[in-house]
This record gives sequence, structure tokens and C-alpha cells, in this order.
Amino acid sequence: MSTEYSSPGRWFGLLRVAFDQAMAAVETELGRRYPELRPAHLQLFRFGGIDGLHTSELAAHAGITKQSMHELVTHLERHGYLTRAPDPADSRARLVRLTAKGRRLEKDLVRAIDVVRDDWRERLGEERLDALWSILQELTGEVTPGGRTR
Amino acid sequence: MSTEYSSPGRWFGLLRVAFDQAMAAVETELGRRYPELRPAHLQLFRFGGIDGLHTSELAAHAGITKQSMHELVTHLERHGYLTRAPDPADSRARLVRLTAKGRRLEKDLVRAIDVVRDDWRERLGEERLDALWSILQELTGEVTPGGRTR
DNA sequence: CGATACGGTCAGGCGACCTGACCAAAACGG
DNA sequence: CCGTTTTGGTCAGGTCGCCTGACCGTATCG
Repeated sequence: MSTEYSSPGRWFGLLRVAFDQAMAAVETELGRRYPELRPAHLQLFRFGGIDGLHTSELAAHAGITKQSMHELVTHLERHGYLTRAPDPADSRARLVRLTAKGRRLEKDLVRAIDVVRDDWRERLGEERLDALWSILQELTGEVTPGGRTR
Repeated sequence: MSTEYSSPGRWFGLLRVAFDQAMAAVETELGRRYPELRPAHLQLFRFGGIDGLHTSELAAHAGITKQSMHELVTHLERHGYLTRAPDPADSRARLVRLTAKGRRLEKDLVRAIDVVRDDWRERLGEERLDALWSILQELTGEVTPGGRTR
């Protein structure tokens, strides 16, 4: 009979609740230091380095349109987190380059995320945290045959 | 050393990815049958019965303002999923009552969610699915001392 | 070299929320 | 009891994070 999953939507809705809690923690942590950033701007950094990439590449990584990414990048540029220099290899394109301020933000973001992970590790234990991670990778297909993260 | 969590945000971002995948599956399943429903309307049913409740109670359950809930309920009423009858016990209030069409929707929603859960069970196995559920309950605080779902 | 793809930008729209302002009925406190 | 506060509902308007459509100019490919 296994666990009872109560009302409809509640069960996998917890995925969102957990995410929202984590995200809220990160946002309040960073919100103090970077009040001109909106939540969506953090999405930019959810993938490896952003330095030296085109806006359209960032959009593809984040899974949003280049127009939407354009707005985010423009905002960050206006507030001094990055600049857009012409790409010497392609005169249509402009390369996103983090400023010192932008690198500081990136670092603080990583730190804020580490805080959440530490909190979860404390509450769940190493083993269950790893279990969660591997289950999520399996569900989302973020796993290669060898078991490495993509 | 345990698992490597790669780029910042990626790791708990998977929570959202998993949720979005599940939600998308439910929406495409229901979208065919109920094209006039927007995703947000499903949120109404994510908690026990909606029948016989006030709009403001629904709002509180869903964690949104009564104004926002008002719009959702109005839309559902306009499309015949529910009616709002005066509350005999409180002449300010109106009680939400599901129509036959609304009960049909509720049933289909539960079924669509079951499909997702079955899919996940198939991919993860009973044990890991239960583990995911219990980890999420622990993280979100949706658990009472005795271990029962709230 | 012409057709097509691609990077970037402007304009406009929409969905899912929000706050503020009200009204009328209810509940509460002296 | 009666005035104050709370509460349920509604209207109006705003914000945020996305979207589509339409372009321009450069790159690339047949």
C-alpha cells in the first residue's frame, strides 16, 4: 500500500515548495547586497561561466528566448555587472564580459547556494541528500550512462 | 567526497525542472479536454475539496491573495465549472460549489496526476519514489511528529 | 552570389501574480 | 448596545517574467 499521497497535486507540488523555499533563502541572502537585481537575473548564473558568451547562447542555456535574455542582460549591464564588447570573430555579435562587480555577485551567489545545501545536508544527512540528488537526476534525465552529470 | 553538484543553482534547480516536467505532463493531458483552462486554475485543486469553501479560504490555502483567487474562480464560474451561492451562515460570503462539469475536471486531474506518479514509480521503483516523497516532506516541513502527512 | 540562417534589438502582449481602495456585513470590546 | 475593527468580496491598476512578431545587418552555405 505504501505511503499515502493525500490530495491531488500535493505530492509533486512539494517539489515546487522545496524549490521555492531554497530560492527564497538565496534571494533574501543576496537581496540585501544587490537590491537592484530581480529574481530572474540569478537565472543567468545557473549555468557555468557567462563570461565570453553571446546573449543568444545564454538564452539557449537558460531555455528562454533571446529577447527575454536581452532584457536581463541589458539590466545587468545598466547596473554595472557586465559589459558587452564586440566579438572580434563575428561582427554581428557582442560578447558578455563580467565586470569585477559581476564576479563579486557570482561569488556571493555560489556562497548563498552553498548555505542552503549545508542546511539541507544538516537536516537530511549526507546520504539522503545524495539520494535526493540522484533521484532528481534520474527523473530529469540529467544523467549520462556512466552516471556522470551532464 | 560524495556527489559533485556542478554549476551554481543547477543542483536544486533540478527540483524545478522535475516539477515543470510533471506539471507539463498533467497540463498536456488535461489541456486537450479543457482548453479554456489556464495552468493556474489547476492550482485550485491542489488541496482537498474546494466545494463549500469561500474564495478567501481557497486563497489562503493556495497562498495567494483573495483578489488573485477571485479572478481564477470567476473564470471557472464563467466556464461552468462552479457556481457561487450565497452562504446562509454569512450574508457577506458566497460558497463555491462545483458543478458536474467541475467534478469531472477534478476527477480527470487526479487521474492525470496518477499517470505521472505511475510513470515515476516505473522509472524509480517503489522504494526510491517513497524516499523522494519522505525527503521532500522533511525539507518542506510537511510532516507531523508522528510522521503522518499534515 | 543569392538564399537562408543567425545575433541582436524594438515593440507589443499575456499570464500570474501583486497592492490599494472600497463596500457591506460580522464580530468584538467596552 | 453601539462604535470600532475585522473580514469576504470586488474593482482598478501595476509589476515581473516570460512570450511572439517584425526588423536589420552580418555570416554562411549551396
